[in-house]
Amino acid sequence: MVGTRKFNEEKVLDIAVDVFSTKGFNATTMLDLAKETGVQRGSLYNAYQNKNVLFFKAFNHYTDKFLTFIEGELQNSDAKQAFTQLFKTVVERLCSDEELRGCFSTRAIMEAAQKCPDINLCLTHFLDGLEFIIKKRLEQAIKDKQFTGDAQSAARYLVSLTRGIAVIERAYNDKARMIDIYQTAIEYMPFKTA
Amino acid sequence: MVGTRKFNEEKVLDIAVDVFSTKGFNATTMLDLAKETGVQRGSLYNAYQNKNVLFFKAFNHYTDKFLTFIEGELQNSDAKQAFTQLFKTVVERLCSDEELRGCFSTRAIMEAAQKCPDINLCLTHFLDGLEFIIKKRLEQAIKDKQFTGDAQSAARYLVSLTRGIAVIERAYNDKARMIDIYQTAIEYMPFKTA
DNA sequence: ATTATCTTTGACAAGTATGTCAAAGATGGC
DNA sequence: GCCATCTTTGACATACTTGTCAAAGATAAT
Repeated sequence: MVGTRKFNEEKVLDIAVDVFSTKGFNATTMLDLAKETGVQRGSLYNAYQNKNVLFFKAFNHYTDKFLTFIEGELQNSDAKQAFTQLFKTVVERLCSDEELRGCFSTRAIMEAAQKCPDINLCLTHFLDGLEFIIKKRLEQAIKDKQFTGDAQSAARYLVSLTRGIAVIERAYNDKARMIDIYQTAIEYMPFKTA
Repeated sequence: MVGTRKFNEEKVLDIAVDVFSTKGFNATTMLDLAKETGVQRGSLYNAYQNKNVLFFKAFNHYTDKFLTFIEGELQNSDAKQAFTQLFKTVVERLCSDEELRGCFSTRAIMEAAQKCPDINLCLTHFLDGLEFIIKKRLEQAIKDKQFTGDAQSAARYLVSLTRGIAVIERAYNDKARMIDIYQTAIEYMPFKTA
């Protein structure tokens, strides 16, 4: 490379996630992103072609980290406890955010998906990844005689549950309600405690 | 009244719901609404003060009708069948829409809620209404020995489930997946068939 | 029929967003 | 050190959106 990029892309994408999270996809302008990242608007247009592409990169950057995090939360050897732990920390994360930005991917799905097939694709790609991680853990649980039923269906169901809780967070911003919901859901599920 | 309004408010609100549903809250401009309704932009500003208020009225108009519809779907005397029927028709409704607009209230929650306390209030009001209807039906089911557990928690859980399915619809637009999710969820629930 | 009162209409000003571009600025490779 | 090549910068033109307002239009009430 000859004319090398000055700004730190990693940092810019992190900040972009922040801005998109705070304002939402549509309400975020290139000017907002330029202001917050400190990178001139022209440079952003040069590096990425437009808001869609920038969002696309920022989103992938974010979800890669998130999926790794999720996988870690499911380590507990008791399946029921593992999933309880998962929801517990996810709710904790959502509610500990002082700026009340909500679940980035869910907001993105609801707002940006229609606009651009590429964006929709990376959104579903993320959900597929989430489903895969959950399914793997459920298959382990079945092997361990800690769960009965279809891992695939249960995984899809759990992914949907996470999305539902994300919506409830937006509407009510009520941690107790969110906890009640996932506890109820897990109670209903055919887990078997050792 | 002396200088009477020319346009049919009922019609305008119906069309407004359509436009907001199609484009999303942020992406919808007053000009869009003027074009689609045939009412001049100035008249809309005169009748409602701004987009927020117009949205507010359109949303209430929509949800009033929707809640009535939901109540009807829960009439089946077998509780499990009643809720299956509910989800079945809701999914049917979502997927039969050729313009793929998705669940109006969920999209609205994710997009518009933060912007205006009034809007957030009418959104939660709608979810509260939904919860109430579901809870009533569950209490009946408990009386009928068709369900065990806490009606309140189960109702909140089911409301969340509807939101989750709405998100899945946006992401995948896959009816079979949505059906699988609600069937799995209902299978897990402590219903007792007669 | 007149009036008082609200609605409609079209135009206006101010602000915001987008995308592009030419000139200036860096820097890796030679 | 020089060049080729990409990046940065600030400006520009275009387009869109908002909210407001004065003038014109319509009509219920008297």
